[in-house]
Amino acid sequence: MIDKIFDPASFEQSIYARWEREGAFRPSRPEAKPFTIVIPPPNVTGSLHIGHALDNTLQDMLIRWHRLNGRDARWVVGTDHAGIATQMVVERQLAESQAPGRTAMGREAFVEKVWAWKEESGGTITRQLRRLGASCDWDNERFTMDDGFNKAVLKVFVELYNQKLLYRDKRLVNWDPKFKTAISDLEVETREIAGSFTHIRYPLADGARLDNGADHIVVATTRPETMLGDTAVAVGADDPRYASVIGKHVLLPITGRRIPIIADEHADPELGSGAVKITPAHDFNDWQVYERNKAIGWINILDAAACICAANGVPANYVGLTREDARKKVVADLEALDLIERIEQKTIHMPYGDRSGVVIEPWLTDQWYVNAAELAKDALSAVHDGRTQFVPKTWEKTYFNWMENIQPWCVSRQLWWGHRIPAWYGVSKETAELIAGGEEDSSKMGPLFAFNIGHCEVAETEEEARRQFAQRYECTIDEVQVAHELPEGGWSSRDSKYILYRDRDVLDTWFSSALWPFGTLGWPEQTNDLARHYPGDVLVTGFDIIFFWVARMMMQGLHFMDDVPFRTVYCHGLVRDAKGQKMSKSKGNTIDPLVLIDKFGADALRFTLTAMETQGRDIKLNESRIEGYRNFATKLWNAARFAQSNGIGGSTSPLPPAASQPVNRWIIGEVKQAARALEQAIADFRFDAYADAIYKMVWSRFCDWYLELIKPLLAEGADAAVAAETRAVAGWALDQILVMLHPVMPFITEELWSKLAVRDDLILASWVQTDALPEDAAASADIDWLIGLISEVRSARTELNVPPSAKLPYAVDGASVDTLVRLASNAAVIERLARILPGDAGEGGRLAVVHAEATFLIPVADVIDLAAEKTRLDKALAAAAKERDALAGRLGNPGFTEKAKPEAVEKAREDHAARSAEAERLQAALSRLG
RNA sequence: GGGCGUUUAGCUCAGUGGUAGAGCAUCUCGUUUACACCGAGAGGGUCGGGGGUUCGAAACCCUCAACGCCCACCA
Repeated sequence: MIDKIFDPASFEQSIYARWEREGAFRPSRPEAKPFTIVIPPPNVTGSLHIGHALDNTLQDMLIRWHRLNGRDARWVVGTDHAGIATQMVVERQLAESQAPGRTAMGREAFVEKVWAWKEESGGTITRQLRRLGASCDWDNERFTMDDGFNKAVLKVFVELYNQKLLYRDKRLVNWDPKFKTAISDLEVETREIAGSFTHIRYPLADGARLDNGADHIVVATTRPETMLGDTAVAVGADDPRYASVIGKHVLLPITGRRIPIIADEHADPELGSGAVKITPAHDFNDWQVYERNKAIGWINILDAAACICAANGVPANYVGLTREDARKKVVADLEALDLIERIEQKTIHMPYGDRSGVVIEPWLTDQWYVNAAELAKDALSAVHDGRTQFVPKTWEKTYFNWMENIQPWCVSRQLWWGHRIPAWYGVSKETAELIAGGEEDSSKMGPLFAFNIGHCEVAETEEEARRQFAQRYECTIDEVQVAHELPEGGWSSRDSKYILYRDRDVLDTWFSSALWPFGTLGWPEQTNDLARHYPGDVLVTGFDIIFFWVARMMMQGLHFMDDVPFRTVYCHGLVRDAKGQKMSKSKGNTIDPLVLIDKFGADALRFTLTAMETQGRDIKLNESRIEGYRNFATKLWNAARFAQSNGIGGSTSPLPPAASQPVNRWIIGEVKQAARALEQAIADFRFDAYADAIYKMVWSRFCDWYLELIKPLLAEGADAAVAAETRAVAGWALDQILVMLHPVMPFITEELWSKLAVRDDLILASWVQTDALPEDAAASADIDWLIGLISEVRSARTELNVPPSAKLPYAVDGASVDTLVRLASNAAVIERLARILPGDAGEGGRLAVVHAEATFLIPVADVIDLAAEKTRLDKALAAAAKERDALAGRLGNPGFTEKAKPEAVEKAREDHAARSAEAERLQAALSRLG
């Protein structure tokens, strides 16, 4: 029996456990067409936030729908190691517990610590996904740092390297001084801040003067401290103000260095003074200037923490200052020298690390880069020619725009948690000793191999790296050893000749995430899973990671699998709070999906997110909406209880029972129409339309009308054959509803399904046999008429304040034979729902209800307010007349009758006739009132 | 600076050429045996402004405005 009270918490978790135990998430369907989704892997140590809830609800809905439709549906699941985020968390924990920090404990111990944390907290988010009802293929759960993934990552790295699509380069990177690692362009966010713009006078050297007599050049900067690293001043080649000093020098204040005045296109005569200071090592533009004018050289004045380091011309009392302190000191010193022209306050743009929140420093380092522009070519054409489609399509523009301007992708990170880069640098034994002794100046490390700069061997294994090195430098493998640190007491003369050091860096997390669609399926092994489930059908994700993830999966998938990773990319919006604010921990406006699940049930949350997912819009989530859909679930629950208490159980066939009664034939047609609408919604990825259609089917059709209309048929004394037919059809229709609702509300539907009959789980049942369902236009017309009549009578009664309980007689005027038949055959229902029954309507004050061609006259002498009835009829008449006249106007317009579609003209004629007749009958009723 | 999106009932949103819709909220009535997490009914919108195309525009085009997002090295 179905419990009297609907309490989702009482069955959700046990149903989920049953599904999982029985292997329902991945039934064996070797003959069926696969349907594949790979989950966007959540951070392994993270917990479920509302964005996950949305993303995974949509995926689960698609998976469940296709599973019901017989597909070999597979939702590939796993978690991401989330390099920088996870390392950050563990470092913070160490700090909080007063434990030795990362550097103090050393790389190996620290990485062990992170693995321990992963083991400890790694199950949280997958448990939470289960609470949501996500029907993932848990038996094949993956992790972006498991052994298989590691193999895939190494292979990809080595192959790209051998194909010259991945290389090491010295150039400016976005350097995060807090985490002391390089980050990619995408991890930098530009913020507008209140800053100052300092105009500095650089004195001309050797007594030179500008044409206007000035003995200095004014340059402006938002970062005065970088002047310590200036190596030139650039001016426009054709700028008359400076033509005479090009090739001469300025004396760089504070440092005492002489730096040249050069002509370069970067200087824009229209801007500021037209002269610009050049700091190649700390500014992306200035590095370009250096590339064009190598003679100026570059000077690095910052260390990894963005503090001033010893460098040519940097006074000793600057060394060790933070960049902020150095800025103050530079300005103060320049003031003292009277070299500040002015300081302007203005809004400036500054780059910040999206994780660290500190100002990003352009810094000159050696890093690994992927030639993204090359890989982007196919990834662009695959979307252009439709092999992969974005939904909504508007995101394709975003994708194109980024891909067409893509920059080299910096993939190395100076972190410890991640896939270590498979590159080994060879040095001589002597150099190795120097390195071990702390030497950092590569120029002292021997001519052949300079640490971290010279040639390296890229290979999947250490052995292979040794072999490659030995071959290249014509020595034996034994002469090449791999070292992690200097052996106790140094190397003896009998040891190897060369030492290989593995690159200390790890790969960007997104480098491995990019392999997710094929790495999870066993690649580089050519597994059956890979053949069967690549490419996937749909990727469901937030638009905010199109660049980070989608684009990179496209590139790697096409390059290594020679096919797109998925056919469709569905991009949903952000979930915001009820006021439309972005949720964030600092604002304190986050909504915990687990709290909502506890309060309203997972189904209600899922239905809400589905219903609110309209394409191309963010979701403003309001708790009242969830409550409303919890009420919807309650409504269904009670309807099922009513069914059960009336002997209605599960159906025995996916095809509907034979039905003679119009109401039964009608509901079968309604099921068909609802199923059609749902199928269309899935085809269009219109999640809101899906929710809307099933909501209406359940509440507005099945509960509001069907159940009410069949009550008389099931009542005591009713025809037994009709009652039996009705029970069968009702049971069938309820089953179809459970099937149709299951993708969105899996728990309540499964619970009711099993309580209505003993049978296999709903999760593996079959979708509605839409095409085989009959539609009966006559039955639909009958029921539409009936519903219309009841509604009209109810409306009139309420407007005139007729007590709802009063049963009143009616007389009918102008009714056709068909109508008289309908009245007779639906007498019981009309009496019950409209609370009127045939009788003598007398001659006195009568309420007139116009419906179709008939006017129903209901005596309400005791209660009727004649003035109110007149008002009501006047209003109805005005509405009918207005429409009648509008239609007449249209029909009288030759432009319409000649140019509009014939169906539209025909419909206008029909409507005009109907409205005219209605108006006449209303007029007659008014006259009758006197 | 470039690009994209949004603007429809009090709120949240559907509606892409043919008589303005839903849910929630509001108001009225209701102990008719599934459900008050309910039932019945009602009120509420010159579809952001202006112009154009069309027989007909919330929808298509132009323009303006407001709000939001993304990208971008103006020192």
